[in-house]
Amino acid sequence: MVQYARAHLDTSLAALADSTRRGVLEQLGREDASITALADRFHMTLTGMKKHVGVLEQAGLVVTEKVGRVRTCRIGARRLDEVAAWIASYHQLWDARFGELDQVIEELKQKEKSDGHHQPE
Amino acid sequence: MVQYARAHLDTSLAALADSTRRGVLEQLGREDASITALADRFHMTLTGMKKHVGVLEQAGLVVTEKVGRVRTCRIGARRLDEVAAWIASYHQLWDARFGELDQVIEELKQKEKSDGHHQPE
DNA sequence: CGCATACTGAACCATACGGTTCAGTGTCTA
DNA sequence: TAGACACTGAACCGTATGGTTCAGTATGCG
Repeated sequence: MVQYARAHLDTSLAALADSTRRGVLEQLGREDASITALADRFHMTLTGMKKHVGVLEQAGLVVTEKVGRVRTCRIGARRLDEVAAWIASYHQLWDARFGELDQVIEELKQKEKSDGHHQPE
Repeated sequence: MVQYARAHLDTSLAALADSTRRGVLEQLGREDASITALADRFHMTLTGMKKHVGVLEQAGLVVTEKVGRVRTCRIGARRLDEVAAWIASYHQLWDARFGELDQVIEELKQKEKSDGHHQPE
């Protein structure tokens, strides 16, 4: 198998690939909230929001605790370090391949300028 | 609408939330490749790989060019700056809420140590 | 007790996803 | 020109996703 079996990344990224869920994270960043509160805020049924919270919890991005009849959600223990690390490594790779190209383009621009040609867009 | 309609983020993250696709990106980071080459490398049909490449291309993470009968794929113009920025802002938010908690935990550890209790884990 | 609140779970629905097969189309190359 | 090669597109398949409704269960409160 070539594909690096990083299930973590899969679940984290999948959890983030939904604007409602990202919204929930931002919201919980401001203050803890019950499922009901979140459902209200995002104009959704309780059940629907519960699923989203479930996905986020599965990904470790949210933790919940039920006391009495209300389940309180808060930002979870899992930081996005892994994701950030992947992005960073990708960035590095990108630069490695295109840093050179950027340089070439920069040189071309300079040349065009000094040749008196107008710069294309 | 409360949910921040950042379609970019949605498509970028969704494109990344698949290990095959991340593998393709890493591969293309090393060298450009044809669809066939990628399909071989990831043990998949041409058609299957073409779909993945399509998703990556849609997200701007890959660009392709067909010359003759072979379509060559290369790392695309879109850097993951947006994604990185979101992650960073989330990180910041996380720290804001939990930096304090970290401090409390650290203090507790210190206290336990000085109390002569053995440190849990 | 009796009612409202807050969640839970099952079932359902439409659509998307990851993958396949199969039947093309277009391009090399001998 | 014939055949191999590289891709393309449509159709299909099983499963997942994002959402709903509806029918519970458990808790709080007057």
